[in-house]
Amino acid sequence: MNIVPSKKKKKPTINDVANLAGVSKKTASRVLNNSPSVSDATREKVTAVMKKLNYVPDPQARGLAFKRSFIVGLVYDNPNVLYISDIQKGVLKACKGTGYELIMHPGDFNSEHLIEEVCDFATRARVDGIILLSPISQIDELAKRLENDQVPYVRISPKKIDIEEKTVISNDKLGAELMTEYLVSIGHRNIGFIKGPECNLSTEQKYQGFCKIMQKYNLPIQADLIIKGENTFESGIQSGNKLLAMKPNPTAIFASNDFMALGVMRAASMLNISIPEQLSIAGFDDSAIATVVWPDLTTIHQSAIQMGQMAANKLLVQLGSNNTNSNEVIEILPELVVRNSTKKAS
Amino acid sequence: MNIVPSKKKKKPTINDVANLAGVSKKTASRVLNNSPSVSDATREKVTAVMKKLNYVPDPQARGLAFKRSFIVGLVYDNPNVLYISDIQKGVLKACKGTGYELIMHPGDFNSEHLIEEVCDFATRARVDGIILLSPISQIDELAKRLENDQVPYVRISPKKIDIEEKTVISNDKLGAELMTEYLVSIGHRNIGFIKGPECNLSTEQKYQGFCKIMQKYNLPIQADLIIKGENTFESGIQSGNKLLAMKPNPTAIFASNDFMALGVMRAASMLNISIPEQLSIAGFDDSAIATVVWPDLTTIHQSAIQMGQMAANKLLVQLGSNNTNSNEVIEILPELVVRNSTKKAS
DNA sequence: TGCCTGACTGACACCGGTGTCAAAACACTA
DNA sequence: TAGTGTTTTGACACCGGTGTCAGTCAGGCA
Repeated sequence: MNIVPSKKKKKPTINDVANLAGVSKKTASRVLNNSPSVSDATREKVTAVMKKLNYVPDPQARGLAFKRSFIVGLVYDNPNVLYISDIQKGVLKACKGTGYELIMHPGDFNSEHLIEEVCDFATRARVDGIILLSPISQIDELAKRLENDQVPYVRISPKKIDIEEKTVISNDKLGAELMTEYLVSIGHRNIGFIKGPECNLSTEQKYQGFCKIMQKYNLPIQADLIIKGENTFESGIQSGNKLLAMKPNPTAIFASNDFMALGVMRAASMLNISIPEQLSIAGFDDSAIATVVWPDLTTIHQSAIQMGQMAANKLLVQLGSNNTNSNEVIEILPELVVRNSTKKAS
Repeated sequence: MNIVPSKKKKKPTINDVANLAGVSKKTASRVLNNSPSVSDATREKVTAVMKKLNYVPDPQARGLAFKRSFIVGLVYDNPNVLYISDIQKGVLKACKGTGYELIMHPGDFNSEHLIEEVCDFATRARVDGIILLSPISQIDELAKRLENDQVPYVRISPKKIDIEEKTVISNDKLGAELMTEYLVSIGHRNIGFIKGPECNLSTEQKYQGFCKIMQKYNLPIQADLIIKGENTFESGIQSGNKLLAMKPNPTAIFASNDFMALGVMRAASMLNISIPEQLSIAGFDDSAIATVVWPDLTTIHQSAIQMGQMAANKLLVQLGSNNTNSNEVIEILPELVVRNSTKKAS
């Protein structure tokens, strides 16, 4: 006798199911896909066998036949790790239960081959569609290429809204308005503002929101109180130093993101300026670091999680997924979060 | 005449390549896979056609035929976002150029179906192997199941090293030794230590490292100066308050991670204890937040990026990928990073 | 010249599912 | 009972690649 035990138990295929249930492969497939044209008796029989064999269809084979991969890609190159992971969380939330998985695909914003590279990734049939994060989402040429190659995509925070169904933006203008309104309401008149990098819708919007409220209260917008930053901690320090060297000192500084706000804080503490007694500091984003410093940061809460979720939902719609996810996000509204880095102007 | 223009240009298949090159499908496939048994003339011809058609093989079809998906999964449930994204970066770095992609798969550590769920994910042939992050990596039963189901996997920071090729751990003990040695060397004798949560190899190792150095210098390890934390900012505040209520005050506090260290900082600043003048604070991990607070945090740099990279490399080896990535990580050594939250004991 | 060898090549089945379309089974009418 | 329409089913090709194995062809040797 020749005993060759096969340790490795093979995964059951749809053929196994069909044979054991005494139906054809195709009928088994029908049951798998909830086709209505299967008699209840057959459906039950097949379902029972599937359960018994612990059958799970092979996604590769399905994908090949369906010409779908049931995978979405997240393309990013953003130094802000917290932002990415929040977006990621939102996307995963939206994907949950839809059978879609998420592939992370970092890209190099400064590479001249970026467009090629991303298109390659997207058309290799590896993913059914992609979500582009800022700043990559701002490359209009890339969007055009994707449009041309008929790759489903959604852009988060592009320069401008092009196609509604393929865009998710946050209401940054409103956020900036909320913050400015608040700062003014507690008595600040001399407010420094740190912008983000240029060529960025978000940057522009925040600035506009700021200006709008200043004008509303007939407050002057002094050119030298508007500093251009780079959204980084370091640029926050630099901008802070510039602003704090001015006479008269601004009583409040509103930075376009939390990292820069923390930079200002650092600059202030090195100049022995106490916060919030002598200077109020406000950020934007309410990232995880906002509560980890002391004093903790007054900021605008922008749910990146919701943005990711919304983007994924929009993408799934394009993919024709019967998205039964009820927790759909309709609009993302900024919220003012007052903490201890701001105080009434004395 | 009946003109029905087909706008959608189909992606070229291997058949197209073969036809245009005047060879068989199989030969084209051979060229694709760098099979040695193809004559140079043929190879050139086919390669030229591929380039001309801008042909890219369909990963689904390849996967189906190869019984491989060329995707690895990262399974995690860790509140520490910075850690995850560093690991992720490392994994992606290792995958780069190997043709492998990364799927993110969050799991619920507290779910009773976790094991089933993860096994399902792994065996659905969706991924070729998975990398488990702490705390999920610490579930030995899960590892046993994966072993049984013959799913390639690597665990990062499990409770103990089981199978060398499937484990990546950081040298936490050495890290704690470095930090303790440093604190002692600048004159601290009365050092508070905040442990991480129990049932964690890492927690235990750090504690051992701390004790080893204290004993080396014949310093007493006072039980009430050892506090158990939860690795969160909040637990850092609580632990800090406990330690700072003691008489005599410790002159230095060494927290097992940066979040807790920041918590201590916060506790100290609420008690008007100045840092580092009256109290030195040290963390562990050198996460991105360490440099964003003031004073910035003295900590131990543990490259999570390297850990991710190492884990991915080990996984790729299991998958038999001829990993030509030369930037292989051999060992991950902790580094002491001295910043401004610590100072000579007065 | 004839045979043997080794380097290349291609026909065909297969991976595990799905689409198409015709056939079978059933129900209902005339 | 035959005829018609509707539901349910299965045979077969196909998705886009790869493995197997036999066949072709040129060069070396007797």
